[in-house]
Amino acid sequence: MAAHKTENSDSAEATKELILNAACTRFAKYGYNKTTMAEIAGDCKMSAANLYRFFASKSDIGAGIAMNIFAAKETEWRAIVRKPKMSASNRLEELVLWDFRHTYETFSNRPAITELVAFISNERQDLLRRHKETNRALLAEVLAEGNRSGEFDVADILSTAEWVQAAASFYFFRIVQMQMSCDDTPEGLEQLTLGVIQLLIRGLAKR
Amino acid sequence: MAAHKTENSDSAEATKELILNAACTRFAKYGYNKTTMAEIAGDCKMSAANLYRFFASKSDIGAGIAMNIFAAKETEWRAIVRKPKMSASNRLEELVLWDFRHTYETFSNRPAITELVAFISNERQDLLRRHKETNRALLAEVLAEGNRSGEFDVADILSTAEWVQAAASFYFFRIVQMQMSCDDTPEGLEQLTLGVIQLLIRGLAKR
DNA sequence: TTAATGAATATTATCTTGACTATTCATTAC
DNA sequence: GTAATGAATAGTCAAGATAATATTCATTAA
Repeated sequence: MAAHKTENSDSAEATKELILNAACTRFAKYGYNKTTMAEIAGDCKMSAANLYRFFASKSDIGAGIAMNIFAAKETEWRAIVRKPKMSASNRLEELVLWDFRHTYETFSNRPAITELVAFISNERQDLLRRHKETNRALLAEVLAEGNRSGEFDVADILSTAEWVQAAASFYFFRIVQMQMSCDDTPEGLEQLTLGVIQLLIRGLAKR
Repeated sequence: MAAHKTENSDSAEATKELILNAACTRFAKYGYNKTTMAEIAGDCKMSAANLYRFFASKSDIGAGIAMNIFAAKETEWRAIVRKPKMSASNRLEELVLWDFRHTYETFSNRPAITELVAFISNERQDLLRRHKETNRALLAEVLAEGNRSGEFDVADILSTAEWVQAAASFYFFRIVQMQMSCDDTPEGLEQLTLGVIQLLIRGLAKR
């Protein structure tokens, strides 16, 4: 009986993906605001009105893209967290450094994407919050592993994950504001990030 | 011979202070942009043109105020750094917590001042840089003291001061963006700040 | 000669209007 | 009946005109 309802079929899912890809390409090239629904629709060979059968609003399309981006980041983090034969310290360091580099490269090569994510995160607070919660949970996994292996001595794993996350977040703002405070060089910023995470790791370590 | 040059006399300094105070009052009440040179001049019972004998521009007046604010912060930090009978760890904790509370209160009670400092810091990059350098030097003093007393075991004092400064800066952005991500409560943010600085201190400690 | 000003100028912000674009819906195509 | 659309609507944005404001300077006051 649902066979006719495109909204619930696989083909509808495929169309949604088509739309998200078209939109993402345009957003990355021209920015969110300068991209019109008509243009996205044109790229998908459909009318603007038809987009609304798949997404309730332009903002929802943006949210879909942001969700994909967050999901990809989370997948990468999970891969690092679950990579075999690695100390908890190394995992932590790799997580943060990967995130730094990824953030930096996205900002440098596709600034409009950084803008988009910032814009949508602002509109849909829950998206960013959920992403941060997921990341925090992954950090907590690493901390627990460190406790088990005897590397770390963390009393309150959830709070500590929050502290590490807060302390390691500084580079995001520095990258985004780099245009202004040009005293930051990419290499210097990476060294700074490394220093911070190593200091944090030292604070987690069993003594 | 210089007795006639008001610009170099004490009375000129007094006039500058008068102007800075009048401007600061208005900036705090109405904001930087909505305050006119004519209004500042009126408060000082002089013409707008006359302001230019003491400051080259409105932006310079803003810079003067920002410098005063930075200087006051530095004085407070110096007082904490040099307070007698205190462990390096406690000093560090107090420095960061004081800064957090001060930042939070300024933002809450006089938001226009926070705006002003952000605006001017953006226009006059060197001001903020110098302020941060001074703070970093004070942090370094505390680290050195900790090394001497046997509390800390810091290899590279200057780099480490930079790391601590970077890691502890997160709350600034959270406070300023609090309007948006309302999940932060002041108490929660203070607890978070405390957790971060304690984790950092643990990372600095001799083992 | 220096201090101070009012009037002139250049810059910046505000407002208004016309165009543009997101969104809806009645209609058409299948 | 469902999918898709073009045309209608409402809200947003942008260019240009207007008004404020920062800054300069020739002139006046001391």
